[in-house]
Amino acid sequence: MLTKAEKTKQFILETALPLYNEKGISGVNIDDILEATRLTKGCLYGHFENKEDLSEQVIDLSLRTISEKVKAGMLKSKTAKGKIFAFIDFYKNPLETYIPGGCPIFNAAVEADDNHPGLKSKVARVFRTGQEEITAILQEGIDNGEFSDRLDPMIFAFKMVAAVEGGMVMCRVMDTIKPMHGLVKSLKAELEQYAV
Amino acid sequence: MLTKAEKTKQFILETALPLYNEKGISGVNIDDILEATRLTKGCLYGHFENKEDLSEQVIDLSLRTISEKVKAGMLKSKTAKGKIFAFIDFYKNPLETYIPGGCPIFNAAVEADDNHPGLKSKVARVFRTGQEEITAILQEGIDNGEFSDRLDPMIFAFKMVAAVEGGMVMCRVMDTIKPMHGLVKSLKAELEQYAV
DNA sequence: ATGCAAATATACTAAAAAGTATATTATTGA
DNA sequence: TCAATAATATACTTTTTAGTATATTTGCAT
Repeated sequence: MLTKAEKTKQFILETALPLYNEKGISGVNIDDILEATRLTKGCLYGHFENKEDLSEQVIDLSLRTISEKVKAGMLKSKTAKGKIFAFIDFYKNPLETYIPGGCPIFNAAVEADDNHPGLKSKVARVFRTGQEEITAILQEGIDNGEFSDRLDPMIFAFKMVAAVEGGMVMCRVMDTIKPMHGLVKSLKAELEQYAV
Repeated sequence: MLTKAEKTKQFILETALPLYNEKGISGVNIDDILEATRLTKGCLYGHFENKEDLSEQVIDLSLRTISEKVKAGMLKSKTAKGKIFAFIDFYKNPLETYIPGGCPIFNAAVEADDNHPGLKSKVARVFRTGQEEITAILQEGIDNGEFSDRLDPMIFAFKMVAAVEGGMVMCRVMDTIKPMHGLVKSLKAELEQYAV
């Protein structure tokens, strides 16, 4: 069973999660979190050393949460094609994201880039792992005869992720999901070209 | 001729430009700018009402600057294909961007999304205009026989921009330009499929 | 049940950041 | 070239935000 303190800490992290995703690391302040949680400073600082500590743990949680969610969606399918399509579909609605505020990996990537070296390497690892996993799925698809070996797994994996992530940001800022539908269709069609 | 004050203001904007692109709007503070310009508060506040005013003008400048630069590169080519390739090539090296810190449009998009409605609509306009222009170039290409009419200009325009923008962020965070090379190759090959 | 330690709240201090009043220096047009 | 005025610098105040010391409450093992 979870102790009171553990529950509270978890509650703080989960409440802060969307705030961080929407406002960014340097955009949220402690008072935002206190207001959202209805807790007090004494309590917050009882669970976290300082703001940096809190930020790090929140981002860690958000990277883990979104990664697991995407992966879970993909694992429902048995075929390589099904798994890839599940990935693409995960990004179908940019305006209502699993964690409000867009893709936390991407948001973290943009902000970490020049300012938070520690976070940057974490985000890099998430992207690299993701690329490896998707590449592996595509390669399996080639190996088991789902796809032609004219498909370059690494290149398609990168193109697909880059496109949906970029597309998500563009759609969010333009306040429309329509271009994303075209993109999803196009990426699926592109992969279908290699179906044997 | 530019008056002293106009020159100083321009100097402030241009000096602040990369700072904003690297640290983000809520990441830069006035002192950063004072240090970079070697000017003082009295001077800065003589040219800008407050931080928000400064931020807005800096972002305006960065959106204008990058848009013009991309467009200029495209206009060097006569053919539709040449123009599109020029666009793609503009993003070839994600680690050394025209304005240090990545693509300012995209950076602004991510940060503006949930926090700065005014900026958000500006960025949206830039994206929309860009999409329209690229779509128009592709349509011309179809009309003048460069491309097959199986090419969907709007969808390809979105896919291309989304991919290079997303790819740029991913490459920057992973500290490698290699995946971008594959992406550039793939996007060009995709367009070539429609060449007649 | 109860006393003690853990958890949380209150009320403060410290630091950082924005912004301003006023003095000084530089530019420019007569 | 020299006032007038614009531009810039200095030294301050205000506001915002992070962080802490201490008091109070609560959960829980005995």
